Amino acid sequence: MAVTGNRRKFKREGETARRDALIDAALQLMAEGGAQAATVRAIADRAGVTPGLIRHYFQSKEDLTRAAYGTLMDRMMAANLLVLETSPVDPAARLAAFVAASLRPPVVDAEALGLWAAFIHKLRIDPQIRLAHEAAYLAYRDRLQLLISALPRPADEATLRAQAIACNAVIDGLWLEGSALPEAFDPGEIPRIGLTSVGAILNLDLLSHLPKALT
Amino acid sequence: MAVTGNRRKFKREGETARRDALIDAALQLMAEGGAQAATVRAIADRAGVTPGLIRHYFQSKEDLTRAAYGTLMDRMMAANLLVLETSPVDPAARLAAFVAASLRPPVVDAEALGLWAAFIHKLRIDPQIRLAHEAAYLAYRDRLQLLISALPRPADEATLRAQAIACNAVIDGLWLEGSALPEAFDPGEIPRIGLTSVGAILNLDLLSHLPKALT
DNA sequence: CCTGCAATTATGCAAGCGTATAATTAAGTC
DNA sequence: GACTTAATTATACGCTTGCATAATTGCAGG
Repeated sequence: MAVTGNRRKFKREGETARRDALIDAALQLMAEGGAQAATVRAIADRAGVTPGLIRHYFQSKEDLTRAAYGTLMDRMMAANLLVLETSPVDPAARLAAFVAASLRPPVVDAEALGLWAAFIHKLRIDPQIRLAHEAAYLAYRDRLQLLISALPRPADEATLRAQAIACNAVIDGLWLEGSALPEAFDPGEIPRIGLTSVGAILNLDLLSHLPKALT
Repeated sequence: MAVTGNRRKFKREGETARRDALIDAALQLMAEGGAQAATVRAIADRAGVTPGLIRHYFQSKEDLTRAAYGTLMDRMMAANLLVLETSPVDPAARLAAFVAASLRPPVVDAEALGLWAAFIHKLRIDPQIRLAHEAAYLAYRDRLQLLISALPRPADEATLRAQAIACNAVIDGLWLEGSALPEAFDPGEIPRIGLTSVGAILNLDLLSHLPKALT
């Protein structure tokens, strides 16, 4: 008969749903405002839940952070695979599609950059996160190297490695600058320069394979 | 006659000395542990001073942060200029020296990357910091473009711009990866790939101008 | 020497942080 | 429909944060 009405109503969701929601919320907040913005209370709030629940699904906030990074890497990897599945069979066109996809939204995006930056210094501290990062970076580069090695021409292993590193660097650099200062570039300029540069490094024409029209 | 001995001894320093010390401390801490590590107390501690003094020289912590970013940009700019002053006159060799210097420590360095990442998300929030960043980025790129335009060959403005952006991207990308995952590369590999790639983009040989020996 | 002023320290406060723990309640089972 | 159990909320604690303010003290000029 006491006044019990103050307690907030809730619905029971499955464990995976709640974990995903919490991870999503954490990633969003980190993307928007850096690691410092992803407080336990803010995360819970965005996930539509009270702070205590975080500790029910994760041992600590650090644990949630690690899980979030793993999820992020998985998503990026899956997105890359998806691009390859829906891309042409001609090796050069395939490579062009891959490069172009990496230099457009939602990959090139201020929040994506923010998210990446938020994790950077955890790399140096948390061995688990560092391992995940290393694996994801090498996976991307290896995929790039595979695309390069599929081109119709002779190439030894050492050259392939160097070219993959170089192409990856161009892509990363353009991604960085395009995400940090979008208005410093004309529309379509970033992918165009990316294809030109990768083409120059590999000594072939990629621009003609540009998937979609640009200004 | 009261017990007055508890109060800490101190020396009076000039305003600029104290401001510099505080800025240095803030930059160091941000480089090591991200923005969250640069607390008022930690900064004061590293600068050998008590927290209250920060508020004596800066209106707020945010104010100190802005000053720190400005100082950082100034230093990077000065370092670039220094490289150019002590570099050869032959245009290609000059460009090679500039590129190589950007791909070696202390530029390529985990803490430098950490520092950069710590500021990234402030770019989106603080217009003052964003402006400083934009100016520094464009200054670096313009310097690069100037070096490129000095090469003995014809080139129109549009091509120059695109090539400067592309070269800058390679450098940035290699800087990023070399700083984040130093052990993923052989010693000397990063500058070598950088020179090769920039050379490929500009269609000239830069490797032969490599300033110092590498394995 | 001493006097005044600014540089520096010391102290305290309100808010926010992560976390631990206890109280509730939604939802499946018999 | 009572019973049980796990999911969820509520509350509280100790610590840290940025900031304001008051108390000291080094140091230069008379």
